[in-house]
Amino acid sequence: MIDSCFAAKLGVFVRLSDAEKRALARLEENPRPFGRGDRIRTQGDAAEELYIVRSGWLYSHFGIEGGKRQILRFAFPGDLLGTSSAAFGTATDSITAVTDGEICPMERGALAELFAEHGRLAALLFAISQAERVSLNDRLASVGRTTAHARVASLLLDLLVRYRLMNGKAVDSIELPLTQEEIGDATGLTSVHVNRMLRQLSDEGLIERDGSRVRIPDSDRLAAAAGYTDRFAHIDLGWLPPADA
Amino acid sequence: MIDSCFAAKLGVFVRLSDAEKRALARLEENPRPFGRGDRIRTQGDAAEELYIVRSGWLYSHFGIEGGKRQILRFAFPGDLLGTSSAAFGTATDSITAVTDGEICPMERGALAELFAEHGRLAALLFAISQAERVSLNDRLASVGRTTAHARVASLLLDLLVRYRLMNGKAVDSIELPLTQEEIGDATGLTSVHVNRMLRQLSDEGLIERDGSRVRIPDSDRLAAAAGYTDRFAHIDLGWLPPADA
DNA sequence: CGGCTACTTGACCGGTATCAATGTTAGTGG
DNA sequence: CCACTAACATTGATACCGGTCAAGTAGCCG
Repeated sequence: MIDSCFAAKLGVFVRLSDAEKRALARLEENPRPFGRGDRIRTQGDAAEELYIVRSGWLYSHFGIEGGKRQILRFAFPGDLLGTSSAAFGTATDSITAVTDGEICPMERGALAELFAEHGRLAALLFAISQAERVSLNDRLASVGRTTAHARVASLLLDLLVRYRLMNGKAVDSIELPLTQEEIGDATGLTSVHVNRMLRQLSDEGLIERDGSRVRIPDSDRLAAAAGYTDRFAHIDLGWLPPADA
Repeated sequence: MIDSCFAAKLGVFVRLSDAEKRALARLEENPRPFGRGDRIRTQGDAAEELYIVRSGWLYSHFGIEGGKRQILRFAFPGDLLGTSSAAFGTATDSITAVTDGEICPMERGALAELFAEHGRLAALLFAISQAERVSLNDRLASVGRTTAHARVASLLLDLLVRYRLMNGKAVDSIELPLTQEEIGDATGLTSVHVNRMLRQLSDEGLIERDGSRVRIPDSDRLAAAAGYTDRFAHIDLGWLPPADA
């Protein structure tokens, strides 16, 4: 049996039963490779499937009139992607690959089975989606009410924190295969101004850049500058129902 | 049996079984009145409960350093509120009442029971939370990448659309018991600039104001000006598992 | 009537977008 | 190894949107 990336991620939060692991593994039976820059799906397409990221790095985004676009969320291995398909038959967002990697498409029906048979996993998925909503709330506040300086700092920290979740707390640097324009699309800034902010953060010693690698020597100091809160550090799932046999 | 507001809202999307209706009604056994301006809970409080709105109008918000704050979401009757408690034991956001009304607090354990016993409702709640996430995505793009003019227009339309969802398609005006400062906190603008934008929308004939009542004579034209998409019009839940006995 | 709160309007300023030019790097083919 | 190209990053000059400050107005309620 291929071991499941999704199970690995969920396993960070709860101890999974064998039945649950089997059910999750079934969702990853059809891995599909993708390459840097590939478009997995496009906003407006009929889209009746969700994806589990097995390896690589992607983002979801959508365009708005005037050629501008907003990057909504970056997705790492173990993340569930394209969840808007749970409510819509048409893709509300596009998905693009930042690096090479592999995803597993899953029909919505498979999700239905999971919800019907595994109450605890259903509750867990609901809880995780709430945590992600809180994180999205933070970004809304960041984009709406803080300076460009804090927004860029916030994005870098968020990426580092989420990267650490799956790769160990000790990591203090991260490979950023993003163009400054993409960072701008995520923060609501122009690439030009992103460049100035990166330069400023670097001058202040809050980050160190080496090519596309960014090191954050003191994440607490950067968090203070960004007004950033690490939500994933305080997750509390004590209320979940018991696992089924 | 008191009829359930929550069931009424969910009933818009699916035909509920009797067992499902009973389960939902149990969540609303402890109604509690609130008055305009009341603080239901405050960011940082221990918060192990969620709320169903029975009547009235509230919003969730949180403060950020510098005395500013961001309004995240307005809640109407039938809405589930405080869902961040599904992932955190501490409130990530505050909840404040805009009008008088009634809410029903529910322990997280009650949610666990619901997820364990009613797979279809679990899937439905998941789907609705995804629809709300998409709506939040739209706001992120609106705040990040559009002008003040479009942001205010967008907020007004969103309120109208959601009000229509429960009160009939024909409605073309809405009572807005919000201060301009609150509108600013929702859109990421100052009250002063909100005032300018309302004035401009009014001059352009896109809205008509009469005291705190706002009429939208041509919602399509306003939607075009705002770059607004009505997500709730396209919900597709064909994949849900069957209702249990 | 006085005092509060919210709304309204104007003048000014600063942060960010926009436009434009140049530098840098990776890739390609000779 | 070099010439050439195409992205992308960097930096500067200027314009404009929206914030800030300030003053005045309109309701509302004691």
